[in-house]
Amino acid sequence: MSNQVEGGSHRAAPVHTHPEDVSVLTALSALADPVRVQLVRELAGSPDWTRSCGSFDVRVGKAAKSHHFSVLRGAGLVEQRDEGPKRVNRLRREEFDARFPGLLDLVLRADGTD
Amino acid sequence: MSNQVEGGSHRAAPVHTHPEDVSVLTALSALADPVRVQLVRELAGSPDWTRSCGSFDVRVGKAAKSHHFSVLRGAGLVEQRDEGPKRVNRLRREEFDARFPGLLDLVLRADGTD
DNA sequence: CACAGTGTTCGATGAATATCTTACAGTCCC
DNA sequence: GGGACTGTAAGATATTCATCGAACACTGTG
Repeated sequence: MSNQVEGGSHRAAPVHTHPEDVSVLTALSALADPVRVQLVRELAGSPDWTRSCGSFDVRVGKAAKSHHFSVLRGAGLVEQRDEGPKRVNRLRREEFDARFPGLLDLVLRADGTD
Repeated sequence: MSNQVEGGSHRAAPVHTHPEDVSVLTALSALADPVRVQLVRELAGSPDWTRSCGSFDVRVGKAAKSHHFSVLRGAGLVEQRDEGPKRVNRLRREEFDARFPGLLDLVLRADGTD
């Protein structure tokens, strides 16, 4: 039982950075990695809060995956929330697009090259 | 004298890549560097073919500068032409913007953060 | 031709960072 | 509480890459 009580979570909440506080350089660096681009693309194709970190099909270990999500959070690209034992994700489309117009679209538009 | 004859150049012409043939990842990686961003911005503020490589005020040696220009060429961001002993530059605004709409504007918009 | 100016190439070095393995900390269910 | 599952943290390794110094190539000029 115990349907998530208010004071019951002994778990460190993920640290987020709002896109507003992200530099262009940080944003570009975050998106200049094949694994992270794949994560963002896959995430963009799923409804919010439906994908746990482990549900992404990338060929790196879970430690590396965790690191990449940390980078994405720090770039204001992803928001995370703890849901039971899993950590579910959401792509911050609106907010990120407001800060960097067109950038996300550019990455999501999976054109041929690369 | 000898006003640049056609067959007179014994110099290796710079290798260019058209923005069409550039992957998103390459483009983002090229722009995810403070020195290169500075070069691009400075170049954007000058008329085409007016700036030689050495005329840019970045605090790295000329070897590093040469390397950065090579990366910018490879990303389809810069076009170069030999003019006497100097190599003059041009920002490929139109072409690059056609391939990656909005990306260049994003970088040139020198907003506060960073 | 010698020389100064400009830019590239090469080798080495150092800093970031992507990755793995292992260990640990929560959460849920039996 | 024990155990399966999910994710993070720490330490080690490897690779990428930005940078420098020195050597080299080409240009134009005295």
